Amino acid sequence: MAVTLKDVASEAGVAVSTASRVLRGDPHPMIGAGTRERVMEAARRLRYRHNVYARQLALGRSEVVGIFASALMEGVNLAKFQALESAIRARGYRPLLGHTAGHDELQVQSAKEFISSAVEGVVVANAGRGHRHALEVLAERRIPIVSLEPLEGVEADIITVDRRAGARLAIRHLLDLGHRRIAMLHSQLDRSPSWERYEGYREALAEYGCSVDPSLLVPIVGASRDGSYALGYETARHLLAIQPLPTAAFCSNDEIAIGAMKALAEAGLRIPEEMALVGFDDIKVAAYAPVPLTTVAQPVAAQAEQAVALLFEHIANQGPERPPQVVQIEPRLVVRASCGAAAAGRERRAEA
Amino acid sequence: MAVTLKDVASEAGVAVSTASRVLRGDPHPMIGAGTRERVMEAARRLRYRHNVYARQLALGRSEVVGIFASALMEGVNLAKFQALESAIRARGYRPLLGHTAGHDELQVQSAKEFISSAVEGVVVANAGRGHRHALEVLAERRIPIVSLEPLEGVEADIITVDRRAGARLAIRHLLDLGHRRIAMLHSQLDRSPSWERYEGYREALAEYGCSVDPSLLVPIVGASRDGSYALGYETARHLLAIQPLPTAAFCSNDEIAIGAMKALAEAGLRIPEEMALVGFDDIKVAAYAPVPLTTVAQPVAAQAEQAVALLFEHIANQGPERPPQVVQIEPRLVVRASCGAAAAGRERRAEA
DNA sequence: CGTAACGCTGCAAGCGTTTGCGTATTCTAC
DNA sequence: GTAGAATACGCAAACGCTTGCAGCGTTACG
Repeated sequence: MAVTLKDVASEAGVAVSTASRVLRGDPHPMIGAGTRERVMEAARRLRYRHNVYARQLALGRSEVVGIFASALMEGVNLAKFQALESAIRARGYRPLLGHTAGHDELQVQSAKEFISSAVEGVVVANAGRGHRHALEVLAERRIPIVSLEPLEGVEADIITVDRRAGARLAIRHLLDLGHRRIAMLHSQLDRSPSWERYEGYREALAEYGCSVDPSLLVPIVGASRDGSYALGYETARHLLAIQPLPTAAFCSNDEIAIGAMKALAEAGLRIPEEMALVGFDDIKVAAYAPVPLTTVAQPVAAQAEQAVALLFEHIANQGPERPPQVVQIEPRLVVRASCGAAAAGRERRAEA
Repeated sequence: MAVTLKDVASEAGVAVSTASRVLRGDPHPMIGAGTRERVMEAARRLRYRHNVYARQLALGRSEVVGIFASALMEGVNLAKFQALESAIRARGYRPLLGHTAGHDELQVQSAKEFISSAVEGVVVANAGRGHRHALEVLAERRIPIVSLEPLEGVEADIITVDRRAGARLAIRHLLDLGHRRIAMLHSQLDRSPSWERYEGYREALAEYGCSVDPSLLVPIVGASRDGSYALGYETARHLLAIQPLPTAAFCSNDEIAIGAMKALAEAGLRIPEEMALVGFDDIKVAAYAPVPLTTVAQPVAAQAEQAVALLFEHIANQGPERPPQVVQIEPRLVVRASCGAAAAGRERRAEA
């Protein structure tokens, strides 16, 4: 059995309670400097580490917040997780990862684990399809939730990037370059992130007096675990089948775009001359794609920081119960070569 | 305060102990079917979830194993983590991630958290530079450790891919294609994984009657968080400075290779005609690189499964203390286009 | 009818911490 | 020399759960 407070106390010749107070750094009960030193020394010698379980039990607070993630492998999700992780640690709490790796049936399971671990709050890094039920389980327990993704039917603060604005940036960029037949590779439009991108797409077109041509909407079918390159590759087939061929395509994320890039290259199309491509997310590899990818960057760090800050407000104010907030963070366009705008030289950045 | 066992018990009209036994599924003390049903029903109605903290305290076992990872963002590490995660869950334990995201100073911190959480074992997904001290902290407590990476000076089971064999596969492949001036982009050779790759490189050359030309060894300098594409890009400069130019380069991982690819392309070199490239790891994006990358694939799932199996042997057999085992898993070569071998058609695979 | 055996359930201790409160000691001031 | 205040520390309850053991009611058998 590991070394306990009792061991430290008897080693130092004091009572358990005194040892606890010293080690916790509790200044109030005026412990003598000598005693303090003896306890510290004993703890050091015995290599004492407190036991989280006993601590939580006594404290009534777990100092844990859950991070809900359905697919760390995809796109920027891992970056989001990392940012959340350090924001949480920065506040002295411990993050608890609930990762379902694409297995939707694990989501409720994961929520239950959060409850068993008495998380004081949950932040959703990315939601996945079956999130609704899982998050309800948490909401029922009045566990504060904040999300980095739009969530339907769940009471939670939402801190997302403004996907509409992002899509507008991307599409305007293409329109400015003269493109008019712009395809959109999209996942289910009934899910909010896709829908928002679609709205931005429509709005930007409208600004230029164009309307959406339904034949240019290419659904991404199927779902892949660990990365969607293959999905983009497959979907590009349908893109290529459109007659007459669009001159540009807006992809729902970078992995799709890079997957599509391969299919287009195999079909002999030159990028950007014969087909321009825009992605979404700005994942690390985007700059190293076959043709460096122009894409909409998510300000992941800012997003995570704001989300965690909001969550801790909730955790602190047990009382007031203010209505859920929605914050939209402005994304920016990162211009690389895949649209033909900045064919040479360093990347250019267009602010939102 | 959340609903406790006591609540369930009084709701069902039984004692706490009875409720506990029913909920735990303890068959021994022959609880009547009626009682059992009443307790279950009460628990369901109250949405009871046990409290892990109280449970661990009473049980004396945490049913948690730690996963030590220094850089999830890099290469196959995330895939390893995922594989470990599900192998651990499959055994009814909970994984606890200790992630240091490249901040070496967090590693000891992370080890201490493992101890506070009373992990019953630790598996090292990837080690990072300062691992030694951190792992000693665990070893001191006799916490069983298994590692997916070679570890120096720490008592642990090691389940790695055979990097020497992998390097031999890669270099032989290049030699077979006629290359003789083969550069190697390597990180510090004093670290075991790099060294093993170097050994394989040397051995394969020797098999063909060649010896290592030191001018072809290109060190990768600097360390980047989140992905090493940029590192590969920078390092390729030094590769290009070698006179006469090598005809092929063996990169220590896929991200380096893909980063280098960009630099080579910018320098106007054609791949594979003017410079062949081989990577290591077979990350998802390797197939979608500018030139699909020939690389040595790590059998991540098998590795994780074996590691976890071994760890649980340790956890079960508290007694015998058998000497640390070392298992080397054979990697395989995935041939794509970057060496010119399979310029067209589907990927070919060469078994080890 | 007595008693043993068995089936079912509750009592209570204990896991490692925290913390309110009580107590013993010392000091100050008169 | 003593009241009173500080000062320094220990006692013990509580957190939610598990589990060995005791207790009770019932049945079966001698």
